Amino acid sequence: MRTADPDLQRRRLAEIADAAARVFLAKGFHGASMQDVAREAGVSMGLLYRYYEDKAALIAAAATIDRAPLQAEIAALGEVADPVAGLEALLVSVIGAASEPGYVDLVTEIAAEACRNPRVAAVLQEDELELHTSLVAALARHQAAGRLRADADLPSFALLYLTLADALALRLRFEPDQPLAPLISAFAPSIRALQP
Amino acid sequence: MRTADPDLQRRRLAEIADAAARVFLAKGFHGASMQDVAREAGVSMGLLYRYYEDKAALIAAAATIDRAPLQAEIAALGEVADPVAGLEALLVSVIGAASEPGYVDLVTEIAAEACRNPRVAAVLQEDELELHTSLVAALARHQAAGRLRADADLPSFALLYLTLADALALRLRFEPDQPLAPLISAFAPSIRALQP
Amino acid sequence: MRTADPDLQRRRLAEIADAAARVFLAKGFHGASMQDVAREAGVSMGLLYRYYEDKAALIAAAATIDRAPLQAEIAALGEVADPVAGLEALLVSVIGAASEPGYVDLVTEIAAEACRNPRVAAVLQEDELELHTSLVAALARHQAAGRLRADADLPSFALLYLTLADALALRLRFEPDQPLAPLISAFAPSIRALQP
Amino acid sequence: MRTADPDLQRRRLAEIADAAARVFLAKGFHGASMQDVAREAGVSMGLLYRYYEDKAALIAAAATIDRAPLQAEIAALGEVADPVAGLEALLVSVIGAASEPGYVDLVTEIAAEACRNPRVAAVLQEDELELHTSLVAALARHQAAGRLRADADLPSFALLYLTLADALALRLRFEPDQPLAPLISAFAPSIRALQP
DNA sequence: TATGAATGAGTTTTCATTCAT
DNA sequence: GATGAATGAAAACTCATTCAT
Repeated sequence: MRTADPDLQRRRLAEIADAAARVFLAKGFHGASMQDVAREAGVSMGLLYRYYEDKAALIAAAATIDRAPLQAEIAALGEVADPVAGLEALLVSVIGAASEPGYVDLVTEIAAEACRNPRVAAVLQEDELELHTSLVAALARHQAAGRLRADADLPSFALLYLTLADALALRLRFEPDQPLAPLISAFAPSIRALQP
Repeated sequence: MRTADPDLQRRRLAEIADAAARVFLAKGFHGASMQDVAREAGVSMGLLYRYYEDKAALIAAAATIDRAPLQAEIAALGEVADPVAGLEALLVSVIGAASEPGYVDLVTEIAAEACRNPRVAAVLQEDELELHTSLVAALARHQAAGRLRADADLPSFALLYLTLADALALRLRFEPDQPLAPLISAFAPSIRALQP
Repeated sequence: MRTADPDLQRRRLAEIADAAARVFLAKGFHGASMQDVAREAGVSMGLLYRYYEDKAALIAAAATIDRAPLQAEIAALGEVADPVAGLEALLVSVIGAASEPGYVDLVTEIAAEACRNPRVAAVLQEDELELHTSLVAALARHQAAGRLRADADLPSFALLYLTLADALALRLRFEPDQPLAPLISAFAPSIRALQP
Repeated sequence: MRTADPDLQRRRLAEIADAAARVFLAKGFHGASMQDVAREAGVSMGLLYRYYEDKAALIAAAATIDRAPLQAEIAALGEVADPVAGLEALLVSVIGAASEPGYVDLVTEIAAEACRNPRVAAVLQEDELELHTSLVAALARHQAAGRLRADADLPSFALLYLTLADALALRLRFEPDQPLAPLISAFAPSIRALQP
C-alpha cells in the first residue's frame, strides 16, 4: 500500500515555491499566471493547487526569500575585531548581494504586494525582524566587549542600517553609474558615532 | 464646426491622470481596471483611450506624483538659519507627508512597476532627480555661506538623505509603533558631519 | 454621439434570458456553462456578464418562466358558468401545458435550485404567489355569486390545487402511460366539496 | 494470501453510498465533489472508484433513499380500524417526515437529476413504485373487508395521494408558516369518497 | 469630440478520473 | 485491496482594447 510521503511533500512544496519565485521575479506577482508557475515547476495545475491553496499562498511562499547568506554575514559581524569597519564592509556586501539581477525587483514587488496583502506583509515583517534581531545581537556582543558605546541605541541603529541597505540597493538599480563609496562615506558618521 | 481646443485637451489629460492616480492609489496598478479609471474620471472608455494610448501610458502619467509641496519644503530649507536643524526637521516632515494613507503604497507600487516598465522607470528617475537637484541647490546655498563644510559631498549626501526618507516611510508603514525620533537620532551624526 | 439605448438593453436582457432558459432546459443549471449560454445567445462572454452579473443572476432570470398563458386560463375560470367543471377542465389543461417537453424539467430544476439558492427561491415563490392570487380571485367571484360554498377555504383549496397540478405533471413525465382521467376523478370530490 | 471477501464488499458499498447521501444532502449532487464523498466515507479516491465506476453510479446509489420507516407506516395503515382516519393521519406523518431538514431538498434534487439521468430516473421510479404498491395493498385489505367502496380505483387514488404528499412537503419547505390542517381538510373529501 | 456596446483571450480555480506503488 | 499523487480539461469570470454610431 502506498503511504503518504512527507519527504516528497516537502520537496514538492520547495520545488514549486522556487519555480514560483523564478517566475514572479521575471514577470511580477500579477504579471505571472498560475499556468506560468505550473509550467516552470513542471507540474500540472491540479498539483499546483494541491500544494498551494491559492495564488496568494504561493506569493506568500515565494516572498520568503532565502536570506541565509545575508544572515551568515550579519552573524559573522559579531566575530569581527573592528565593528565599525565591519559595518561599513557589510553595507557594501549587502548592497552588492542585493544588486544581483532580480533580487531588488523581487523585494520591491514583495513590498508593493505587502501594502495590499496582509499575508505577504506578515512574511515580510518576519523576515525583516529576523535580520534585525541578528544584527542587534551581533552589535550587542561588541557593545558588551566595550567596542561600542554603552549608551548606543542598537535597535534603532540596526533598523536604520537595514532600511538604508535595502533602499540603496533599489536606488542603485535605477542609477547604476552612481558609485557606492561616497554614499557609504556620507553614512559613515552615523556608524562611527557608535564608537566609545 | 468644431476646432481642436488645446486647452480642453490639456485639461482632460490632467483630469484623467488625476482620476487614474486616485484609483491606482486605492487598488494598485494591476488591481484597477480601465473601467474603474473611466468611471472615476467621468468619461467613456472611448475617450479614455483617445487621451491615453493604453494602460501603460496611463500608469506612466499617474506615476508622476505631485511633489510640489515637498519641493517647496526643500526649497525653504535653503532659507533656513541652521541647515543641520533644518535637515532634521525636514526628515520628520518628509516622512510625515509620506505617511499619509496610500502615498507610500503608491510610491512602492511605482517602484515595483519601474523595475519592469522602463517608461515608469524614466518618470520615477526624473521625479527623484528633481528633488535631488532641489536639495543639492538648497544645501549648496548654505555651503556657499559657510554654514556647511566646503568639502562636503552634497550630491552624495542628498541622495543618501532622500533615499532614507522614502525607505523609512515605508518601514514605518509596516511598523507604525516604531517611534521616529530614535531613528533620526541615529542618522543625526551623518547630518552633523556636514557642519564646518 | 452615441447615446445609451434602453430599448437595446431590454431586448438584450430578454434575448439572453431566453437563450439561457433554452440551454438550462437542455443541460440543467449546473450542466450548462456560461459559454453555452453565450453561444446560444450569440453574444460574447464579456457581453453576457455585462448584462448579468453572474451565473446566479442568469439562473434567477431564466427561472422566471413565462406563465402568462396559464394566468390567462386561470383568469378565464372566473368567467365560466360552472366553476366545478371549470376546475376539472383547468386541471387537465394545466397538466397538459406543463407536459410540453422540457417545461416540467425546468420547473423541477428550479425547485431543486431554490432549495439551495435563496435568489431562485424568491423568484419561485413570487411566481407561485401570482398564480395562487389569480386562482383565489377567480374562485372568489364564484363564491360571491353563490356558486361556491360561502364557508369554503378558497386559499387553502387553491394552494392544494396548484400544488397538485405541478406534482402530477412531474409524475406523468416519468409515467407517461398513466391515464390522467382516473387521477382527476380521484381528486374530483375535493373540488365538488366546494359546491354549495 | 487474500481472498475476495464479498461481505466486506457489500459493507463498503453501503458505507460509501451512505456517506455520499450525507454529502449530497448537504451540498447537492453537483455541489459535492468526489473528494468530499471520499473524505466523508473515510476512503481514498482510488477505493471510491473501485466501488463505484463514476459519479453517476454514486448518485444513482445515493438516490435510493431509505424509505423503510415510511414503508412501515404505510403497511401499518392496513391494520388500522378506520382507513379514512388512517389516511388523514398518515398524510400528516408523511409530510412531517419529509420535512426533516434536507430530505425534501434531496428528493427534489433527485427528481431534477432524474429528468436528465435515466439511471436516476429508474431508481426513482422503482422507489415510488414500491411505496405505491404498499399503499395499494394496505387499502385493498380494507376494501376486501368492506371498509372502502368496492368500486374505488385504489391505484389511482394511491398515486394521487403519494404525489400530493411529496408535493406538499416541498411547498411547505418554502412556506413554513402555512398551516397543514386546512390543506388536509381541503383534500379530505377525496379521501372520504373512498368510504362505502 | 464623445459614447458605450462589444469582443475574446486570458485569469484563477475546481474536479472527475487514473495509475504507479 | 488500498493509497494518494498526479492529470488536464473545463468552469466562472475579468479586462484591455476596439469601433460603429
